[in-house]
Amino acid sequence: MAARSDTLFAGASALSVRNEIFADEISARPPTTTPTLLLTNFTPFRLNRLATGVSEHLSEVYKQRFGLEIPEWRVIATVGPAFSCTAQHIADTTRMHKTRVSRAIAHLVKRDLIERASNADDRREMELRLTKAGRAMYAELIPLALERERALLACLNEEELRSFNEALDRLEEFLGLA
Amino acid sequence: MAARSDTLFAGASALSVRNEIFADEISARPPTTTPTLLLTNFTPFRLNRLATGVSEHLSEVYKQRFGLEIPEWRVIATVGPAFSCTAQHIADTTRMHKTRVSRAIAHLVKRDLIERASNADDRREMELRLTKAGRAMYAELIPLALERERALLACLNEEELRSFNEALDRLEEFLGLA
DNA sequence: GCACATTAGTTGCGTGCGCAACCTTTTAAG
DNA sequence: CTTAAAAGGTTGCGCACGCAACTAATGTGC
Repeated sequence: MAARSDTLFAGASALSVRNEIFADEISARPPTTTPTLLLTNFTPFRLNRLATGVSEHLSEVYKQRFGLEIPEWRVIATVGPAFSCTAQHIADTTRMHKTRVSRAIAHLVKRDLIERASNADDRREMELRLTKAGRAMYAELIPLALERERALLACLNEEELRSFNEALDRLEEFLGLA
Repeated sequence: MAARSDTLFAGASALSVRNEIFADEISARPPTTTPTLLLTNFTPFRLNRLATGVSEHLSEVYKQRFGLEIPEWRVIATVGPAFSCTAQHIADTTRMHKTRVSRAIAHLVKRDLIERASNADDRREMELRLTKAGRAMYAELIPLALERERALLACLNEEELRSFNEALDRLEEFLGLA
C-alpha cells in the first residue's frame, strides 16, 4: 500500500485548503472543470466525525462503567433526579424517535432505574421518575459526564469557548433545532 | 400535558446556564446536593444533534435527489473524479467500518456508479474508480453539496467562521481524529 | 523454502433503529 | 351524545450496521 497511497496523499495535500476557496474558484474556472470536494474539510462530515468521537469518548463513562447505551443515558439525564416527565417530553427534548425512547425506558424499567406510573389526569401518559437506584446512579454519573465535557473543552480558552458556543447557537437556529 | 409541561419548562429555564457554571458551583454546594446536567446545554449532546441536523439537511441533496445513503455518498466523495483508491483508504479517511465501506461499494457497483479492478501489484486490493455515470453524478452532486455547506456557514461571519474551524481543529486533535 | 503473522476485502449473525400499524385515551366537531 | 380526529405509547417488520470469522494474498523470520 505504501507507494501508491503516498501518491494519493500527495494529491490530497495539494488540495488541503478550505472548501469555500473551491467555491470561489469555480466561477474563475472554465465550466468543463468539475469542482472537487475534500471530505475531511467538509463541515457536515467534520461535524459527524467530531460528534461520533465525542460520543465515544463520553461513552467510556456511561457505557463501560454503567452499562448504559446512548438512548438510556439520554433518558436518565433528561428525567433527572427531581423531575417527573413523559416519554413524549423526552422525545421532544432529545429529538429521538419515540420508539427509541420507548425501548430505552423499557430497558431502564427492567433494570429498576426508573419507574412508570400512569398519570391520573391523562391516562395515556406515563409519569417517569428515577428510582432510588436511578438517583444513586445519576448522582455518580453526572459529575463524571460533566468532567468529561470540561476536559474536552479545556482545549479552548475562554474567548474561544464563548465563540464556539455562539457558533453552535447560530447553526442550531439556522437548522431549526434548539 | 399543557400545565405540567409548562412547569417542567419553567424548571428547565431556571437552569438555562452553561454547564461549566454548574461545575464551578459544585464545590460551593454541600456535598449532599446532586449536580444537575441540562442535556440541551451539554456539548456532546449538542454536537450530536447538530451533526444529525446538518446531515439531514445535506441528505436532501444526496438522498432525495440521487438516491444515495450516507456511506455511498462518502465513498463517491472520497473516490472523486480523478483518483483511483482502495476500500481501505476510504475506511481510513472516512473513519467508517470496513464492512460499511464494503457494502456501500457493492451498492454503487450494482448501480454502475463505480467500478472495481483488482490491483496487479497487490492482488488483495481493489482499485476503485468512478464510472462515466459516476463522474456525471459527481459533477452534478458536488456543487450542490458545497452550496449547502456555504448556505449553512453563511450564518457565521468571516471571523466567526475562522474561529469555528479553529475550534473544530482543536477538538479533533484532542480526540485524536483528523 | 516453509511456517506464521498481517492486510484487503467479504459474509453470517445478532441487534438496534425507523417506519407503519396498532391500542388506548382524550379532544374536537356536529 | 355520537363520531371522528388526534395524541401517548407499544410492537411487528425490514434493514443497516458492527462484530467476529473467513478467504485470499502479501510480508516476515528462520
